[in-house]
Amino acid sequence: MRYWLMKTEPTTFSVEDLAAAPRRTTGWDGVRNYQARNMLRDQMKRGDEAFLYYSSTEVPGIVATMRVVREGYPDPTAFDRKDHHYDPDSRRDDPRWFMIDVQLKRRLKRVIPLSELRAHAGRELRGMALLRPGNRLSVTPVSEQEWQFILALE
DNA sequence: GCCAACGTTGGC
DNA sequence: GCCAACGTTGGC
Repeated sequence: MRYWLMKTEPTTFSVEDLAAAPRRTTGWDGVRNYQARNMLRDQMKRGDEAFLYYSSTEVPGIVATMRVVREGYPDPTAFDRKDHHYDPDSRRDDPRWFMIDVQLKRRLKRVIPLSELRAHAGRELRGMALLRPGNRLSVTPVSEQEWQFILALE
């Protein structure tokens, strides 16, 4: 079993939206980056857990944990001409973009801010993908040690 | 709103 | 295959 971190902008999709969704589950569609695509398609497995992370907000940070409930499958928004994430180069018989389904496990008792994660970048969270300079990936791996350490901060 | 860090695109 | 231009991300 592996651990991940998935970014969302709360104005686009929030933990409240996820909590209100049927079975507290949502399809994580719209990812249009090859590195992230590869993780969604090939590496994220049923039962893996993921942090829900808020970006582009007053206090960026981790707000919840989620569980992977469906493994990679073609992202239909890429086929939809009217969708913001439409990609004419992705075809149904040769899909380019993939998505997974995630279920809310639980909200954290408090937001763990990015600034607090950074404060541990020199030791426990050294090498954490999220903290690497210039990181922009919307999906990043989290090691088991990082996962446990961050939950202990809670 | 600024801007650094990337990824992508396309001319050559 | 190189690289400049451009678009996007996301912290601050």
